Amino acid sequence: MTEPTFTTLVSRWYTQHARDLPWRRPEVGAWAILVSEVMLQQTPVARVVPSWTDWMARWPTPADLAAEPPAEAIRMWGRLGYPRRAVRLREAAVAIVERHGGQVPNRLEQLLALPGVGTYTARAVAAFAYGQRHPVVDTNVRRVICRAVAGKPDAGPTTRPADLVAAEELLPAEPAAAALASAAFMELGAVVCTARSPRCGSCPVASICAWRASGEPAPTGPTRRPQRYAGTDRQVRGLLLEVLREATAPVPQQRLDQVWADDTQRFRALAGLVNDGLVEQVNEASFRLAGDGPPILVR
DNA sequence: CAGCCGTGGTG
DNA sequence: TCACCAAGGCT
Repeated sequence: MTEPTFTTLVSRWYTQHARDLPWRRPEVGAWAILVSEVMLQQTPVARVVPSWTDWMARWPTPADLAAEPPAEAIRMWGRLGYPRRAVRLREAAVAIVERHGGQVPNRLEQLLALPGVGTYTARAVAAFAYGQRHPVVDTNVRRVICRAVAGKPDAGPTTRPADLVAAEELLPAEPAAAALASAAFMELGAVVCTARSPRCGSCPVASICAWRASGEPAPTGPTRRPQRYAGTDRQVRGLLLEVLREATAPVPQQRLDQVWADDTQRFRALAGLVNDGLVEQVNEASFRLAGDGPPILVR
């Protein structure tokens, strides 16, 4: 049983060139790994590092975070984007305390049941925190395998079961080596085999890359429609949340009205924030981050 | 499953 | 400059 040359080369490259990221240090536990993986969902590494450091200093265990209201998590999230992740991460911490005695679960099924934890994150925690042999497939891994192994210019927009199978077939049999290989695939895609201008000159598998061998064909299929931001509800949500994050007292609706002129869209965005558990209405005319103060009395 | 959900760096 | 993009998840 010989390991594929591709996997061996990428793994060897990783052991020599891996970036020194704080959540990769040997002493970090599963909670720290989970926090990093959630923060890294659609957010670049460079912006995550300082936020992760602050977050772990304040909430070293799931129980520490579970004891806080959502407002504290939302503020600590800062400007990482997609702040629903902060709410879900806190909900995951609550679930970890209630269902798993405060310890991040190690079974894939239990991880998948946590809020904000999907196929990628569950496998990443199982592999990187617990050393289990699971394929860990993100956009980087799909791109790397698609190019180097399949010879196609780019992977599809979503992770499919076939992508997990393709990744699994490249993993060494030994669990620890498999986890390292997954990290190596991700690192290669993030640093060398990037989406726009791959640095094939510094790629450890350039000599056996199927994509290079076929002349580096450009993507042909329909490119994914760009996600607009300006003028969308997401922008309005961001503006509303920015005001609420910085507030130290309930914010009068009149002040929220100033962030966006369109009444219909502003109301829809605010209602969405409330629906997502990010914001709560204090009374007829004021709002605040969820749990940002004494409980609201209801009769 | 296509669309939605933030933000800031960059080629 | 301004589209594109960055370790996804959820409905």
